[in-house]
Amino acid sequence: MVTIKDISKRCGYSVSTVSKALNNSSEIGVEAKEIIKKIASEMGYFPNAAARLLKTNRSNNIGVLFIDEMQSGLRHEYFSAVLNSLKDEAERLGYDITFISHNIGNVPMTYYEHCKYRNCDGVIIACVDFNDPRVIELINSEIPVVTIDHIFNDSTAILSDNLKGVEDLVNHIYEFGHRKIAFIHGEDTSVTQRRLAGFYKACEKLGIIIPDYYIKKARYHDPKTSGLATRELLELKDPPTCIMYPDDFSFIGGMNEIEKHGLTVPDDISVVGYDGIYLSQVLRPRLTTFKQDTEALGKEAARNLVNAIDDKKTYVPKQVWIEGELLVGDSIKKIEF
Amino acid sequence: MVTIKDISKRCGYSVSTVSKALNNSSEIGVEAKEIIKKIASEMGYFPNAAARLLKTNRSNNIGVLFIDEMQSGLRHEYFSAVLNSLKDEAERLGYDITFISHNIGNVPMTYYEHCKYRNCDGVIIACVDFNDPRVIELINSEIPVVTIDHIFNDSTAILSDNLKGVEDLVNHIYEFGHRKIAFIHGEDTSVTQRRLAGFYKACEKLGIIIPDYYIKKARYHDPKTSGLATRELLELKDPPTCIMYPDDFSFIGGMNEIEKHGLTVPDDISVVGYDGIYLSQVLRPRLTTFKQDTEALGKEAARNLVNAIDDKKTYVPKQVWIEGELLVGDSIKKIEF
DNA sequence: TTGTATGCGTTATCAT
DNA sequence: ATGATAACGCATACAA
Repeated sequence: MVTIKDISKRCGYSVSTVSKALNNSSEIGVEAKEIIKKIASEMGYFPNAAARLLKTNRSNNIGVLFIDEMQSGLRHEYFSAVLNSLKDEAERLGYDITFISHNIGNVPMTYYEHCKYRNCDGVIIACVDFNDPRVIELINSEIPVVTIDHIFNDSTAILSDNLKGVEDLVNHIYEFGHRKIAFIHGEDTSVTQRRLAGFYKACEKLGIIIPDYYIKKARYHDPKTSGLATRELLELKDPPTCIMYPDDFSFIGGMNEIEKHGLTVPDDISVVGYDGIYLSQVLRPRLTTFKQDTEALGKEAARNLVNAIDDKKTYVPKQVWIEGELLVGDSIKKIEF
Repeated sequence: MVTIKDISKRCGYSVSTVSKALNNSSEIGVEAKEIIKKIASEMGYFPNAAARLLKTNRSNNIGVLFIDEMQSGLRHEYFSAVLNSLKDEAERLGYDITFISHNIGNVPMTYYEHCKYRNCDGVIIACVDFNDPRVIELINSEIPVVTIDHIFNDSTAILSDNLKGVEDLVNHIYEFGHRKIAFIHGEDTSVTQRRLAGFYKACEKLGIIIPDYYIKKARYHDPKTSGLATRELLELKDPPTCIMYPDDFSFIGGMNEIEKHGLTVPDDISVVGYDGIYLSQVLRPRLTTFKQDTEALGKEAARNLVNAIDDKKTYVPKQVWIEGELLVGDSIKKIEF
């Protein structure tokens, strides 16, 4: 491994001069800088992040906490899309990312300990149980934290505008003449609460009253439970004309159930999804859905965390709402009211 | 931050004694060990990976190179599933993972340089262009490397048995009476080559001859190109009775095209996918496909790499073939021959 | 403008 | 069994 010491020997300058030159310090003469840089590059020098960290207390490393209830982990297009964008932006800003877990080898550790162990400059938390004391410990620590899709006290949060998303969907459905709208929602999280709020708010504004039996609970990213909910809805004496699903993927479960009943989308029953994942746009009929801007979510998370890291003293936590976009497909039938 | 020094002050033992005690060295007395460990835990001590690395030259960090041609990155269920398993196993073995990229901040670097910068003990390479000189540089370096789904000279490779997978599928299709089997394949990679080999080998054994126009090129994970290929196949004078797709996801494109032609699966046309992702099992009719054992792929990759790291001197590179499993769905019709 | 010396937190070598 | 000391690679305060 080539170190600055090696370069120093090779070019005659002292170690510190070499260090300064490579860090573009203004103290060093232009010509010395050039020589040193040239030799460094010739020798294939590359700094050692660990050694640098030891001095600077900066790892240029961001921890990512990414655990979901369904244990689908990275196999969840919404989250992997966010992660992907997050990673790209972090790299652009000069940071690597490290997954944070609660045990490494056979040594159990808390999330916080793992972050300290790896000297993470900051952490992004997504998709975890925010009631877990270990998560709370991490959020309350001195490590800068950004949460995604969850507001935790006054830490910075990047939030997909779920309220507006559902409102837009309901309004859109309403315009197509539907009044009997059912809503299948996921587990009881803050995201779900916002979506429900958006649903009721929109309905109220439009003056339509939704009976309780049109509201069904399922799980996110789980076609099975959404399938069951769909069945219950279809078998009602007064079934809805349109069903809203927790997410695009879950709709697959509903789709199967609808077909089992000999019905077709959208002629017999209209549907909408949520997320706007790739799948929704390749299904036929194309699914009307609300596309969450995963690109922006990941990017903003990375940017805000880096801001928080850089201006640790003056940074003020904030909430960043990311708007989504209605994707109009062919899954809603225009009906006369 | 609590350091060994702090513990030393607190308990009276010297720094080196503390260090040895915490590392369970046999040199240290049982009682001293206990006291030291107790105090360390009380003070909330946690080792600093960077400092340790500087001495030991071991980062307990594995680099992961994970870039695909379609730029879908982590939004690719097959790869994200492998990655997920890889990550879990690495953590179990005491390693964190770091994504390797080719620039960090505005500093361009090669993959190799990035690995050195982060002191990765080893690297897992998946899903990249193996002709990229920067990838070759990395593989040929002194850093232990494990590749996934690609054999590179004599480095360790974890391979999904694509040859057998396609053979199994063809045999299965044959048993259902099909002789006119079309094969849509992805980009020209070693995986594709093996699949094609498996296809031809199986056909030969079964004594069926496949005309060249039944072989179509598309792209992996890309419904559009598979859709186009499907159209061409369906519009042949002598269309196939069964179409094999590059992967389950691409089949969606074929599905749409089939529907556009007013045909249904499997009554008018039989199909099979590849991968066995979640989607394939929630579609109706359920897709007959070949499930790649992503769990095992990721796990074996991590294990073999850690072996290579631990026994750097004596480790002998090897190829590990991971078997998959035929998932029988309802997408093939039994036909009389 | 350049060089010397120190220390970050840890482990390893060598004394005691 | 325990401790003093050096060293890992780097950045920086301070001296020259």
